Amino acid sequence: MAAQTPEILTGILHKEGLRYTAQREAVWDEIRQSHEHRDAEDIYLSLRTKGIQVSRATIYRTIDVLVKNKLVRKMDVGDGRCRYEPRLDDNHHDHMICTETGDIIEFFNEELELLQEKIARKHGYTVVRHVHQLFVKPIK
Amino acid sequence: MAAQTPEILTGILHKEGLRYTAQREAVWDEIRQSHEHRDAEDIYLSLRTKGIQVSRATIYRTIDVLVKNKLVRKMDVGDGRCRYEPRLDDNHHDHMICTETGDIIEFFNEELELLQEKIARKHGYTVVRHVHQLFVKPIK
DNA sequence: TTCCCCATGATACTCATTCTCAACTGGGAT
DNA sequence: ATCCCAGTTGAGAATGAGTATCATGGGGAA
Repeated sequence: MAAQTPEILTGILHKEGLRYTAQREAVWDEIRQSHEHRDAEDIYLSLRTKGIQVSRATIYRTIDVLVKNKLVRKMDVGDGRCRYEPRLDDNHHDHMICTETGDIIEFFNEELELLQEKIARKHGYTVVRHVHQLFVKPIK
Repeated sequence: MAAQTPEILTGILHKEGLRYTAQREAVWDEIRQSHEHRDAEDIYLSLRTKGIQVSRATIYRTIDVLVKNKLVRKMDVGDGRCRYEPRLDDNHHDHMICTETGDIIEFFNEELELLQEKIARKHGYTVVRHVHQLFVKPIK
């Protein structure tokens, strides 16, 4: 799997008619190597700490391309900063956010997915994408 | 029902130790009389068109109180502006947003609600609140 | 009616994200 | 390998929703 990842990015850039650059590679590598849900600033600082200089503008621009091509998932938690996570294996899931610790737990439920589509169809629509976040607290 | 609404606001303001003012009344009336999902600027302009002068700051401040007391529901669609809707009858529902027209359709599904709680419990949590938005497109 | 303190409005500010534009560079053509 | 130029980058300005500040204004208890 480590062997094929570079081609994933080059393939997408080619498909989009974009150039392969060190910055785009660096941003994708940075996001890919972490499974956390980080915001743009976290990614910027992490790269900078490693001695890799990529501007904030480029990080945002690159993320847009990655999100559009489903290499990265963007989530808006509602606190003013979007979080990003790699989406290589493409196992869809939603998020549970602990209101006490801020922890983000991933979950997936097939029944839930089917139910959403069923509801949309009842209104004459089909689901393109969805946002589903459960703000939860631990059971004592 | 029209007769009891004024007392709802005064009761809440009293409970919160806040004063009853013409501006707070105007903001609540403005939100209450519409069933649309409007942003703060819409509300501000609508009031102004009617010749009622309330500052943006006061609108935001008043909405905070109304949201806290469940008279108004706040929803973040992810486009940078929050939308507000009255919540008088308190019938909980989620939203379906048409990606082609921007229309917002409300829906409620008991099964969905139960399923969410079931999922949270499986992870040792209980749901405090949730955000659930279906971005949909019409079936041709 | 007085007076104190809360509420308001105008405006400055915040902060994530986007835009601008001059300088730089990937990569096809020669 | 070298040229060349359209696409790309970086630094900083701009944007825009929402918040903070603070002098002025007005509820409402006594």
